[in-house]
Amino acid sequence: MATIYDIAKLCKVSTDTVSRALNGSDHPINPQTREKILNIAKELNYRPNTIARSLASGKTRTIALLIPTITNDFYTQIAEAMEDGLTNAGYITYLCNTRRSIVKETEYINDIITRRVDGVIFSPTRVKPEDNLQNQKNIEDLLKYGVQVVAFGSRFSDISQVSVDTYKGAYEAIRYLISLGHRKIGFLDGLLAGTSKNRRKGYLDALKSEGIVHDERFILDGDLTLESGYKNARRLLKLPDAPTAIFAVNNLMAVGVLKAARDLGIDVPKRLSVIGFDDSILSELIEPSLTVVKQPLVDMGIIAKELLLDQLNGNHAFKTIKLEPALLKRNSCYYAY
Amino acid sequence: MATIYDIAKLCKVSTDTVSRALNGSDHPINPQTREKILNIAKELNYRPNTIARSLASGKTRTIALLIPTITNDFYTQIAEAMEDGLTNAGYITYLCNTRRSIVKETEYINDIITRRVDGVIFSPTRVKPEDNLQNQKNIEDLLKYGVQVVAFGSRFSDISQVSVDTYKGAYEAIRYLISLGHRKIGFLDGLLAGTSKNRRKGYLDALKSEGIVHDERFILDGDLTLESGYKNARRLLKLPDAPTAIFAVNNLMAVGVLKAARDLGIDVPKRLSVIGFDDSILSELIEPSLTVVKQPLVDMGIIAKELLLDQLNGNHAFKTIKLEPALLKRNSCYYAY
DNA sequence: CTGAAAGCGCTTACAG
DNA sequence: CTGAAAGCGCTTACAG
Repeated sequence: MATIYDIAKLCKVSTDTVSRALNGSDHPINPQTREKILNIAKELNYRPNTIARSLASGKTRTIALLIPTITNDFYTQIAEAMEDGLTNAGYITYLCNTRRSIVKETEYINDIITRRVDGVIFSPTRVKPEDNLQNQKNIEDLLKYGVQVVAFGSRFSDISQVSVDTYKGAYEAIRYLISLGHRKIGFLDGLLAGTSKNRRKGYLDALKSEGIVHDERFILDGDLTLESGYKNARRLLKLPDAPTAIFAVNNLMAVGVLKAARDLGIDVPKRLSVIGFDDSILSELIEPSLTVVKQPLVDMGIIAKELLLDQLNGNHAFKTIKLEPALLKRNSCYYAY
Repeated sequence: MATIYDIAKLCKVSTDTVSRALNGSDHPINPQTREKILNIAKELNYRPNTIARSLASGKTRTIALLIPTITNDFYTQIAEAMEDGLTNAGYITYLCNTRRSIVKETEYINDIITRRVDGVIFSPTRVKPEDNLQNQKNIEDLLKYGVQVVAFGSRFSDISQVSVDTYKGAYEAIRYLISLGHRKIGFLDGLLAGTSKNRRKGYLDALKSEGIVHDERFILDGDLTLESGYKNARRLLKLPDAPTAIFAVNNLMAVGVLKAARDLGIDVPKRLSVIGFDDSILSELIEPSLTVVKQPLVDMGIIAKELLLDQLNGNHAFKTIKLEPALLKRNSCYYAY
């Protein structure tokens, strides 16, 4: 493969000049020399060697996208928004799919450092509460080696992050149900450290704001799968004084609720109102279509990218940006009977 | 950051020895020397510089995954299966999301060469028929610069590829409908160059195999969106002698058919049978659940990865592997009335 | 088992 | 506007 040495020889200039003509440096160059270099480069089918460039410059123009899964709309929508902007800014995206394994996350972190990635957008993998500690360690590791970091979805110290006010999302959803006359409202939680706690608090505070005493039996922990939504909904619906509305902290569990109601012959929304968290094509097309709390995923992606680019350009002030979710009303809610 | 020079100095050995102790080379080393080096490395918090290593060795241990979108189960399932295996083999994945833009695809190809990526798994972006030419050019470009390539979903010359027998998938689906008594079967095509042609041929051949003369009015072109499935289904269902079954070449268009039937008050499956192509959680949970032709996505990913790894290890024989789809029967098909 | 030396292909102050 | 020189942090035959 042709190198700048080959070009230099043919043009009878130094490699320094070739380098400067080719890499868009702002160093002044004689227009004729430049043109000659460019022509020869084209003739030789020259392609710069990014590896060599990175070693010499200390920058790889690579950012890592560390996410728990890629088979979930939530992350791919954020990822797509980011990847697009990053590509336009001349960065490439190194995909790190942890598959919700804290071990894989840690391996990736090591790899990111080793490969001298410039920055990382970090969505922590958290299955068990103690994973949080490792997440924190991983971030510190990155920081120690000078890797720029932006996180989302969670709160860490000393780094920029973008998150959504999930407390508010849950609060508004429950207030909406109450406004329809519901007072017995089930809550399907997800065992997630962090964000899920906020949703739960939003739920409790909304009830309190209307003077409703919450019923512990109405709060059930699940694991975010459709099956767990199904199972827990069945449990709630079989109570003698069953809830007339159910709020699930994610998308799939809400679909599980719909399925459980269908199997038990309970009409949604006439006899049971349901609200989920996070939108998807499934929520839109299922019968009845689901009312959901929608997070601004594309905005999250774009903002995370902006924050990172900002840091990469030398602006190292930490910023924490919180976005608002929106209640998307469809056909799964109705007045309490 | 610590380098092998720092370690060499502290251990009083050459950098050569340090390098060999650290990078798992099979060069024999005195165990005590090795241990000392390893200890000092740990003490200094040494992390190898992959960039330098790549430049010296000529290998980046990076593979590019070039796909048309990441917001589609079809690709993310393949991608996840691959990424996993590649990570285990010590490669990282450089995500190239073309967003169905042939221009972006071409830019990525250039970037892949420039970054000295070892290999690429290539799913061509094809919106217009003429994109095919550029796909071919892009592959040739990669090959010229010694990048290993494996493609899927399509047929190219001179490279390994894994694909699914979509002809057979369509053929079997139509035969199944015929076995239920259907003779007027609509076909919603997708304007895709390549694979879609096979599905159409499978459709036509299946009809012919039973001596059914196909009706041109029953074949409609769409663009793979739910909306186009909806629109085209409405057109078919409003014909005086409307089809009693519809086959759509993808997932979303089949859902569009369901929606159209619902709006027109046509019962599925009693009055209309529907089959889609490619499975998804939506197909499974929509009412009625959709019978589909399912492609073995995980297998595709794993095999593509295997083929590439094989090439990367020096085995350059081209292989073309064709997998079988399966008809997944659910509740959207019934006897013709 | 160890080391000296050359090399991978660029960039970048510095001097002119 | 151009060039000489050092450097980025490793690897790898080769010789000993």
